[in-house]
Amino acid sequence: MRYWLMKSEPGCFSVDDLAERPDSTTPWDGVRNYQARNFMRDDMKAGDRVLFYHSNCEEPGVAGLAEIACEAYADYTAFNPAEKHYDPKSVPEKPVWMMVDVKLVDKFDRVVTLKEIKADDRLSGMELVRKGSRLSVQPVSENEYKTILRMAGYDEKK
DNA sequence: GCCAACGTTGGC
DNA sequence: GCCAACGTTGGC
Repeated sequence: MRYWLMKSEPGCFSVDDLAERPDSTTPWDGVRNYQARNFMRDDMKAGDRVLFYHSNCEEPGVAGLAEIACEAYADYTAFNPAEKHYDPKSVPEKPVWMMVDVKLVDKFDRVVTLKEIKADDRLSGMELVRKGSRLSVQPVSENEYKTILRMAGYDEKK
């Protein structure tokens, strides 16, 4: 099992929005970065755990725990000219952009803030806190994952 | 292949 | 709103 961190702007799609989706699941559409796509396409497996991160907001941080619900498939929003992330390079016969489905496991009782993450020596290796890093889909080590769950006061076995 | 210009990300 | 850092585009 692998561990990931995925960013979303809560003003656009928050952990609460995910909770309200049918089966608490959503297609993770709109990723238009090759490195992020490659992680989704090549490395994500159903059941992998996801730290749901709120970015570009008042209190940036990890807001909940989710999981990968299925392996990558074509991001069909790229085919539609009416979509914000339309990309004529990507066509159904040869899709450029891929996405996975993400399912909420639990919203955390409290957000583990970026500030706390930066202040914690155990998390200094995270891609998230690397200078200049903007990757919206990124791998997380098992230790980092467990540390953040503990900081959230989240008991995985409940 | 180089690189300047541009658009985007995302913390602050 | 600012701006640093990044990825992409396109002229040459």
